[in-house]
Amino acid sequence: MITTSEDVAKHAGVSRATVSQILNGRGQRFAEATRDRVNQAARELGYEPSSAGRTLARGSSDFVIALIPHTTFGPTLQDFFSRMTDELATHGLTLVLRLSTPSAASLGRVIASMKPAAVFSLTRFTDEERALIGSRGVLGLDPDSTGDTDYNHAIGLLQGRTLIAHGHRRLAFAHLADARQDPFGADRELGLRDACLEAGLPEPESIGLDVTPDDAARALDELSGTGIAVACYNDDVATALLSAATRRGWRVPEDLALIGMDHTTLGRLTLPPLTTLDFDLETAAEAAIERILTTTGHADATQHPQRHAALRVVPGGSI
Amino acid sequence: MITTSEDVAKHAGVSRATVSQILNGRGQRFAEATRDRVNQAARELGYEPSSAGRTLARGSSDFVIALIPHTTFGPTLQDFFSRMTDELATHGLTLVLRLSTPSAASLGRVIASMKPAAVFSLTRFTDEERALIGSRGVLGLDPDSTGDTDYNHAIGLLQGRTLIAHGHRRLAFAHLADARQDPFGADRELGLRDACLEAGLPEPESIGLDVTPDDAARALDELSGTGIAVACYNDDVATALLSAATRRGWRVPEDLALIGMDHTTLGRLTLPPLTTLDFDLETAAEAAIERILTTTGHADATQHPQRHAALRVVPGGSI
DNA sequence: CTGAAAGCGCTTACAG
DNA sequence: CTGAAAGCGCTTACAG
Repeated sequence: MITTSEDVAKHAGVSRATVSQILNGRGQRFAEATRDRVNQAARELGYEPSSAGRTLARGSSDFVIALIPHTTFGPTLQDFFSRMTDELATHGLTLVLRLSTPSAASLGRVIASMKPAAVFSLTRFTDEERALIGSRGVLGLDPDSTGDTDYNHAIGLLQGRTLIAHGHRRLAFAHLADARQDPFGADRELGLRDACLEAGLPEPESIGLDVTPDDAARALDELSGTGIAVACYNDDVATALLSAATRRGWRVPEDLALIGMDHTTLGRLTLPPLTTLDFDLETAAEAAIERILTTTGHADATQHPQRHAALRVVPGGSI
Repeated sequence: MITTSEDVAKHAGVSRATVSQILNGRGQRFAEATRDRVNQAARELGYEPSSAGRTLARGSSDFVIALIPHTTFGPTLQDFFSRMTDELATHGLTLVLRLSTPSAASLGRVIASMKPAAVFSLTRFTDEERALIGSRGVLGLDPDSTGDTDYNHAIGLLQGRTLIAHGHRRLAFAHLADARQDPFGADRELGLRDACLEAGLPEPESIGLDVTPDDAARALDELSGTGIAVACYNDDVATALLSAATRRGWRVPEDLALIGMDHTTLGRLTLPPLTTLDFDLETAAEAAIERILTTTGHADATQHPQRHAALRVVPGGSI
């Protein structure tokens, strides 16, 4: 019922060793006729190598684990990972997603049992995670280890620079109050802080809120009055603040300026529409995929030039 | 560096066979002292069995693959799968997430190589997927196969009944125009249709839209005038329609009634706030987890009574 | 250019 | 009550 390399070998009239070599791209030294027969046989029989067998023999599997942050997994991230799944698959790597849990213990178990080729994360590993990954001798890829652009810092920076370019002088960062939902908040606030620094402005204020009318109103009270420009964790946060501000008669952007992040569809529905940032996911995914392929030895480092993920300001009426 | 069952065996002064039996819960027949020594040794050495070795020996792995629909993966679904991950882990099963792709081919490859204990999906398998899963002899769990409540039908039904109970007589269903984002739409519309049927009302109208101001406005034009009550695919759709209606001076709910789904935080921010449905995820997750455990033989069928997932109407001002 | 053999880490009859 | 042995499906030196 299930086709093994043995079946393929018989069908092609060669040994399992030969089948293995050829199917894994190490078949240059074989006669072309042999290669054809083997490939042919594999195709005819619908052969799919057993991951378990291969993992046991090789010591590590073809799985790549992507840790997904406990944040809204919208179309943007979906597309990112869809793309990554497909692209890695063409190189024989299987991407599986794992929700990142507060405790790293379960990650440890998964790594030990799967022996993945790599563990990838869009966000920085926690110290615990890093230790775990290292101790198992697994390749860990996070923004730090890959030397990739730190997108989150760049996001805060761009939000800040954009606000400042529009003449704003008193800035604030608005987090999501629920820390689990705010995985990128700290880095983004640092970016905003640096924008203030380079412009000689005072440090930004910092608030946190739940995306509810009441809590957004409460958060507004935490600001030191009107005339502040707020860089928001995402468009939802910006929408909540916009709604609360409107409700109390503050004009946006005169009394409160807001810049969001994510360029969500709902952010287009507010009045005024949000000014926000758009993340060029395509480029970011490209870079991440290439990192994985080269570090796992599945592609040449020089094959594709390294590109930079582009952040773009989406004009609106809120700053 | 990596601890094997051999290491544990030596450490405990027994054979690998014994270690295997005891660590897999088939150790009743061993002397208590032996069991203790083995468990102790495993703990001391931080032993994590190799999934590959076990899979090879057993023929199937401890992985459970959850197919995640190409839809917004918000906090609701996140919590659902987090819970499932943890719960299955305590029974030795490892949940991995796969984005469901349009083509089932990649699923086929993953199944063949991982030999999962089960493939789980919140949405009905496509025929292609079902065939694939069956041909590999893998356990497939979707709403059909488990005989679980068809949540989506129930959602449309409840939306319809709620609207009708409020005196609405002309109903419509609003899909997301992008079919990939609308995986549950068809079933929900059927539920709405049945609500109309049982009340002796004409069939609901059907529209589809993107969540943008312009497209929502266009969608309103598709309705046969004012005085219609729309059951929306989700709160985002309802928000878009609400925004477009307000813009053109329609009163909600007098000229256009709207009921959403998901009870999102942003849906609380509209004026009027949306009437919507809340899904008792806890119960649903419970049921799904139990299904997986019993069908894979990891728990007794009678251990927990089967509960029903509860849908709840969240009052608002939009119907 | 190709194959026989050993081994990866586990489990499962089977024998004692 | 416990262990020796075979086998799961693959890959990798090594020999020819």
